[in-house]
This record gives sequence, C-alpha cells and structure tokens, in this order.
Amino acid sequence: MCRVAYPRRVSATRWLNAAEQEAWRAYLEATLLLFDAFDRQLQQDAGMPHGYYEILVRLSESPSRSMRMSQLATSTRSSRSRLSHAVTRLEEKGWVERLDCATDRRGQVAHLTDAGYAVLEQAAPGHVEAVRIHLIDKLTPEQIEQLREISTAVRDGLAPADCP
Amino acid sequence: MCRVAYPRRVSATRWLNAAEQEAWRAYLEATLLLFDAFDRQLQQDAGMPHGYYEILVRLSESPSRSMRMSQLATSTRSSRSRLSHAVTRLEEKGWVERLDCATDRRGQVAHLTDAGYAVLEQAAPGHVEAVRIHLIDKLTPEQIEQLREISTAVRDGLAPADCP
DNA sequence: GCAAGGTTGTTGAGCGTTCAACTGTTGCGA
DNA sequence: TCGCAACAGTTGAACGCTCAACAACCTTGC
Repeated sequence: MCRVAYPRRVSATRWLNAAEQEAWRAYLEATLLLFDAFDRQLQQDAGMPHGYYEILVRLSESPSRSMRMSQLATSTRSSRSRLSHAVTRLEEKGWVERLDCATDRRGQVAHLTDAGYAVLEQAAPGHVEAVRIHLIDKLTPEQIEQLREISTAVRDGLAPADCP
Repeated sequence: MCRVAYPRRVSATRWLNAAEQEAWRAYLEATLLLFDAFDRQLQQDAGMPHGYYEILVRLSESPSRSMRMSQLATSTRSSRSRLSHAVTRLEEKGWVERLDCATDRRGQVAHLTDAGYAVLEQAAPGHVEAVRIHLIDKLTPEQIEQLREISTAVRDGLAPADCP
C-alpha cells in the first residue's frame, strides 16, 4: 500500500526575472494591440472578425475549397464549438455552405462559396497591408526569422501532436 | 486650386513572401494556443479570464493599490468600455471597489480590496508557472531577448505616444 | 450481430467584448 | 462668465466564445 509520511513540499514558485518579465509583458501588450488592430481593420473593411477571415483563408487554400469541420477547427486552432458557431454565421452571410460528408455520415464539410471567395479577394489586400504595416515592416529580416523560430517552438509545445 | 488629372493608381498589394508568411502564421498560431492556455488555466484556478487577472496585477503594483479608470485602461491596453464592464464584474466579486476621484469629479478610481489581493496572491504562482512552461522554458535566453526587442518594436508602433 | 466506448458536430446558456450613444464635468477662448 | 469642445466614464444591444450536455454515427472486441 502506498504511504506518504509527509506531504511533499509544494515547489516554490519560479518567478520571472527582469528580462523574462519584460519580454513577456512586451509580447503580451504588442499582441493585444496587434490583434485589436487586425480585428478592427477586418471588421470595418470586410464585416467580419479576424477569426472568420482565417476560416475563409483556409478554405480557399484547399483544392476543393472545402474542408471537414474538424480539420478546419484544428487548422484554425479553434474549438469545434467555436467553429460550428462561426460557420453558422458565415453560412448566413452566404460565404460558406455546409455539405454532408460522403464517407462519414456524422461528418460535415464546409465549402467556400463564390460569394465567399469574392469577399476574401476583396478583403485580402487590406489585411495583408495591415500585417505589413504593423508587424512585418517593423522588423528586420533577421527578426522575422527569429520570430518564426520562437513562435514555432512555442506552438509545437502546445499543439496536439497530430497537427500539421 | 488642386487638380488631379488622373486618379492615382491604387498601389499594388505587397504580398508576404514565404519567410514572412511562415513567421506570421507561426506567430498567430502560437499566440492563439498560448492565450487559450492562459485563459483556461486562470479560469479554472482563479475563476477569471486573463484580462481580469492583468487588471488586478496592475492595481497591485500601484503604491495605493488604486488607479484612475482611464490610466488602468491604457495600461492594460483595453478600451474604456471593456474596463468599465470588467471592473463591474470584479466589484461584484468583491475584489475591486470604485471610489470617487478627489481632484476630478468625472473621475473614478479603481481600488484593489484585501480580498482581491488575496485572490491574486493565490492565483499568481499557477499563472507564472503556466507562463514558464508554455513560453519562457521553451526559449533560450537569447530568444527571450529577441522576443523582447521584437515585441517592443511592434508595441511602440501601435501604442499611443503617451503610453508608458 | 451487438454492446461499449470513442468520434463528429451541434446547441443553448452564460459571460466578455465591441460599438455607438449618452451623461456629467472640465478646460479654454472670446 | 458664457459657450463649447474635449474628456471621463457608463450603459445596453449585438455579437463571439466557452463550457457542458447532447444526438448521431463509427469502431472495436467479443
């Protein structure tokens, strides 16, 4: 039988040192400002939040302009529930449609309509310009590479293993 | 009088090259996963979203444990409206209270209560640990410094000039 | 062939955020 | 000191997200 004579001492908090704290806070603030800017820009110019735009982008990159709901959810890093609600809204706008999946009767396939593709084409330049102005153009090529490496390390630590 | 003979040609979209695209997407995905993780952790352990936690942190760092609403809003990078709603919730929980400002009758001061401070003390170790595990520990000291520089550049490009 | 358990996707309630409109107050120039 | 713009903060409606519960279907092992 397992006997624990004394409760193990709860490990002391490893607080952040000054450099770590500064990095974390700067990252946090930059990200909040950045995401706010993108959300506002897309809401104004295309009538949708950034998350919805990303859904359309992913669909547009698929050869058939369609994807299984669950695949779309993991590739946009969103929950099934969030995606389901989002696709409902996108369907109301006529930008996406739901189709039954041929091989799995539980499944649904989200398909980007022509209207959705048109909206995306019209919204993309403004969004890319915003990403440039607020992020890319502020950094040197070396920093862009550093950001890629940093982000990849963090992402791979958090993403389920089967995510591409 | 100013005369424009021909409308100026709309500038062609400066699309992202492969390296820029990869960096941007990795950053986007890492950040979504990271913020989700922090939100979930704090919601579970402390019953509040990350944004609310940050409000308590800022207040706790003020000598008087209080701040003007507008100062608190800009320092947490949130809108006045968001902060107002948030403080309402935090007040309902008894973690913050609103006081009238002595020098400006329009003003309100948010003050961290003892209960709020206690909650913060109890929630902090778990949150710091999450920041370590998912972010700091995944990076080398050089990368942490790089992240600080990158984030500072981006933040300073977006923040109103009078923000410290 | 069938039961058990896993997977896929949806739903509704509750909560947080946004946006626009609003109140009350202050600062400033005529 | 009057008038007015700017400022500080709040409010409610609309919307997006989370969470838990759910229905439907597939898979596995017997």
